[in-house]
Amino acid sequence: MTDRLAAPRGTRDLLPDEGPAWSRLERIAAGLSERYAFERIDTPLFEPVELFARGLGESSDAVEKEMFRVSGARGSDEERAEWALRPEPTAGIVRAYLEHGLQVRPGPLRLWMIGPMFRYDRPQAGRYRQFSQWDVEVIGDPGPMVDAEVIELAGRFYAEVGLRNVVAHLNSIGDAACRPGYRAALVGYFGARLEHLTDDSRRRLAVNPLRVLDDKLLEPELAAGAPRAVDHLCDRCRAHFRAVCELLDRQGIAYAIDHRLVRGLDYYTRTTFEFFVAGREGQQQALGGGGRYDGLVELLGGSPTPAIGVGIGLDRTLLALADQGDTSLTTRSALLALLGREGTSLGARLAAASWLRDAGLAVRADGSERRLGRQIDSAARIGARWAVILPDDSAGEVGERTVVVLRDLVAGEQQELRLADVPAAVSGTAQQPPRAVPGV
RNA sequence: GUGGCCUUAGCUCAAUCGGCAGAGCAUCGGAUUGUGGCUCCGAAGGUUACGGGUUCGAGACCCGUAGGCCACCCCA
Repeated sequence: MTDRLAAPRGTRDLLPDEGPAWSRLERIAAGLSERYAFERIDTPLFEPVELFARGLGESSDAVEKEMFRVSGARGSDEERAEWALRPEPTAGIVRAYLEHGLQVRPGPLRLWMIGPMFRYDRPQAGRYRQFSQWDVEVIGDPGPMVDAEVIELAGRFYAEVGLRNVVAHLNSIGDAACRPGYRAALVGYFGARLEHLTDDSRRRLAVNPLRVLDDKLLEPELAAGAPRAVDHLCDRCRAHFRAVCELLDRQGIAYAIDHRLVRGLDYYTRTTFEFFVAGREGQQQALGGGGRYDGLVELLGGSPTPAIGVGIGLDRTLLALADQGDTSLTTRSALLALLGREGTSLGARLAAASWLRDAGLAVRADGSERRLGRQIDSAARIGARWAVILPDDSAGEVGERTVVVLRDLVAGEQQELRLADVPAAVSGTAQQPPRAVPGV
């Protein structure tokens, strides 16, 4: 319990009991990424501060107060280097896109990534300084279909992991042509009602008026009367937004237009969206979100290139699943314990285990000299579904034809058969449910 | 950055008025010349978060720090 050797504040250890759920989540994300024809990319966990400052915007919370800075070795030229752990994936991906000339690849580039993000926040339920995100980005596709496609992809992920009550919020915040007019309308509206705004919002009104709508302390009637982004869209943005909505309708994907959804990062244009889970008691209900960022590539030094992306918070997905009592994510493949008698050499045990593993089984071999009863006891308690009991060495060299005892640790029945017949005998069986351990 | 609650064994918690730091669960071993999770016996496990103060004596009272949980802002 000493605090000297504890995980840093806001970080967590993923303990063995949580491993299967995380693996399953990552497998689903990777599988969907491939089915939607995304290609994997991985970028560094830290980048120059300037990349995030320019990309996300100086006035974004992520840059203004949540940047997790890192430096080089003491005494090195880089000691004071301006690096930061990535708070989000998009800026780094766009940087890599430009650095490696990926724009010459044919067609819109479809990329996916999974990994940790870092924000220097005060931790609380569902919010950590290091959290994990699955992210997809499409660079170079201006059309509305891809907007609908990534929203569908995120929705399909939640469905596939078994999460219910997920709702999508949708908005369009315009582009370089119509945003200035909308900003002016907001400045006019809120500027005439300054006495109703928080200090924070007054500051935002000067720097980034859209984010006044983000203010959770904004009086509801004031928010309801505020100019709506969709009423200020230029013709092209309005047509794009309408097309996205129609495509979602046609796919039967439910969403709610949310006029206050402007997102916390400055690079978004046109389509923005977030996913929430209903019924969660705590306040951290945002499961994921994203939007179109048609100006970011140019902002970071490339030629004008439309793009869109979505980030899915895996920690919060798991929390939401736990909230709804879901345990299906924790199932494991059936474990087989390989046991020996007193006269069974370690060599025979290892050889048999190796043979069974080659056959695709998950095998835990017992190398102890304990009594057989104790080995069975132990195998059952670590959750093994099956036990294979080897004969002692007087039966000769262990091989496929060696006759072993296969014991079903759930049913308590056993049979004798050749080692070669074990894989077929246990195929298709489920792992036994883990024994409830109080307090773990 | 702000606020509330909290911190005793791996986990959940006791410890009367300030008087020998304990239990249950979990772990390991034994009872068991060889087939079970039960039972019984035993072992191991502690800087009572850390630092200071009051006191003959502090897990308990006081001060400070750190950490945890939750909430605000914002977000995943």
